[in-house]
Amino acid sequence: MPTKTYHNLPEEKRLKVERAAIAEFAANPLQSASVNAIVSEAGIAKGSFYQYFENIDDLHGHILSIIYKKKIEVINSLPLDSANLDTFRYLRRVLQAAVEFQIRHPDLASIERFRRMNSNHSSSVDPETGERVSGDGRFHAFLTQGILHDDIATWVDVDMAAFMLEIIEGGIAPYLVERIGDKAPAIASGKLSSIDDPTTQDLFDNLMDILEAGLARDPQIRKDYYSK
Amino acid sequence: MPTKTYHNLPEEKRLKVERAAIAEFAANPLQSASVNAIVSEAGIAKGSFYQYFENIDDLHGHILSIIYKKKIEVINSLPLDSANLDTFRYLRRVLQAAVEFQIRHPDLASIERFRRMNSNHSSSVDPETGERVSGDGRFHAFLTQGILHDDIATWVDVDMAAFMLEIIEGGIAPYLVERIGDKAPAIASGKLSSIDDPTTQDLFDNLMDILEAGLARDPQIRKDYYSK
DNA sequence: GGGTGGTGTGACTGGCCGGTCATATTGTAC
DNA sequence: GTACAATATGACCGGCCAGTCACACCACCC
Repeated sequence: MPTKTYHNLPEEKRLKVERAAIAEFAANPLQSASVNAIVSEAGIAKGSFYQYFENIDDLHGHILSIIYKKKIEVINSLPLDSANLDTFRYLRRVLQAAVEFQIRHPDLASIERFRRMNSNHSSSVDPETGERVSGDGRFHAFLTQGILHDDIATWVDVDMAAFMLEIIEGGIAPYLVERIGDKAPAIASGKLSSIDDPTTQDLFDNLMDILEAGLARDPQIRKDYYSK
Repeated sequence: MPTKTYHNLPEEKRLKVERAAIAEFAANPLQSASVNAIVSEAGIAKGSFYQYFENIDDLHGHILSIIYKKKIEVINSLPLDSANLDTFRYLRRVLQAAVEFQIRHPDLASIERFRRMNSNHSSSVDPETGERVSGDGRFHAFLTQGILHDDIATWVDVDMAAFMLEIIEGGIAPYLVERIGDKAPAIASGKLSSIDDPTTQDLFDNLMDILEAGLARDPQIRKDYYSK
């Protein structure tokens, strides 16, 4: 955790430090990130750095907490068309948020990617329930609920599917952004939301159709496609 | 490329160097791998290292070529039940190979994972055809063939699906191995093939059912499940 | 004025790094 | 044996690193 001294700093100075740290962590994994590079980029003395943070891991953790907040912001910025999303609308929303985050904060997304690859535990077993849970458990809960609501096929191995969704969520955002191509800057600048762009939504439709057909108990996907 | 001197070395010595290099590259990404660590682990002098390799990237490239060969070995070790695999049997085989490789050569798999994450281009556009191709193009070709054979739905966005399969192939192996659990050592030691283990095959069935239902033109998946 | 506590500073230390090179050793051909 | 090439060696160099610390600065209070 950053020191009290750091929290007392004028916001402008804190932002300079954080911008420099984000640039460094986006370009190098924590393992090979350099304190010297950060302090010189931020324009502060090395001694000051160690008055603000215990070490570089401390700063890294602080940046991760910023990423977490920004993610919530992005999720909340997406329009919510209904209070109770059905199962696959919820999944779409989660993936949409990942893409929107990638566009609006590519550097933060890059830091997250470095972190994911360094944490090599693919899943863990809950010591209380003895249940196996992949990652943070979001998709696990999503799938369990989906089965309860008769939206997801009961034969689906929940934990494996959760893991699959997790790696898709983590990996597909940069690809989709590349596909979106020249629209990305407009979305990044806030002039456009990926929600309102038909090209982007076509890609999402296709991805969701594949996932929904794969997971749904009674897939209705594209059945009209061949009858055209 | 390693020097002539290196190729002239007695095999035993070369193996010592390669073992040390593999251990180092499996534990650290190329960026933060250490020549000193490798030479001390291999028991050779630093000067010798630079008689064998131009630098650490040179050695890394050499190890990658070894990985490539071992992968082919693993693929060829899988039983081939038919000369012409149908579309989804082929996909199953590819994923099976990834898992078998992860079990038999976890260190090599880890090196590959580091490499994948460092090469950050998610896809590229072929300058001749103008066609977009994900990764090495294997899955792209697979899906195109699948559509021609009426096995895969024509509405599937081939390139996006190829990218999705690629990240699944790259990410799911460690997870499946963890699920297989205590069977892995027996498979690693060659006493058992993952093909012959029912637990492993159940997991594969489930994964393949999800993928097949998601991609197939006329999914027959588990339709008997609910009629039981 | 003087005292005190919070903050800023950058030269310095010790360590690890990649890479070099003069020298030593070994192998081979005669 | 001699001569010559191939190979092995580790001390050494300059560079970058994380982390420290003695000192300087500044604001506030008495």
